Amino acid sequence: MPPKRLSRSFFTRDTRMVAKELLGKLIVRTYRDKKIAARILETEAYVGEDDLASHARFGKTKRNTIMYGKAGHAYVYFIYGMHDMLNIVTDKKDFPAAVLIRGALFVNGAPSGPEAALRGPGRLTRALKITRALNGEDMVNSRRLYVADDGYQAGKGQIQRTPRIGVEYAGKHAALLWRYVLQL
DNA sequence: GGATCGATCGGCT
DNA sequence: GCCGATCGATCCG
Repeated sequence: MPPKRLSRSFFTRDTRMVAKELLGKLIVRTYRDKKIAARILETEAYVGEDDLASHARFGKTKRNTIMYGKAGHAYVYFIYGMHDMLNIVTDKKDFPAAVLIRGALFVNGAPSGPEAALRGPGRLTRALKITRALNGEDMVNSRRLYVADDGYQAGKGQIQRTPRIGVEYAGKHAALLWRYVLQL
């Protein structure tokens, strides 16, 4: 089937459900009039102010304000002095939650290079030309960045859950199985 | 104002 | 497996 853009209602749901169902969907980036699409293989859920791994753990700040807004917007932040991270805001307005996109696989319009270029959240944004300039982008309406469903259906047993990466500081939330990985 | 550290990556030991 | 890069957000005083 032809790729169909995901709507607001897809994102305005429980974050872990969205994180899981984003697996296999296409992230579509239009850059310099060229469309690049990649199948999402890895996501993580960040849920509410109580989640000690989330940027929202200190409450609403200048950086994380977008997480408190309407679902379907991009939350792109800069970290470690060199990486931009792509998240998609989820759940209801005023409840801070998002899904971090950690890995994908080119399906067309691929620049030259190995598929490994999209493994890891920092490599993914670099390959797809995603920076803080896209922070706040409404992916439900944007031409530059959105998510589409081309009918790919993950089979049972293709999805793994693991603890989230790089959040060892998060106490009891470090061990939660809120990372989702799709095995193609 | 100053110190700390991070939702990472790549290179080297 | 460890470490440096690199800088802005956040916290503490």
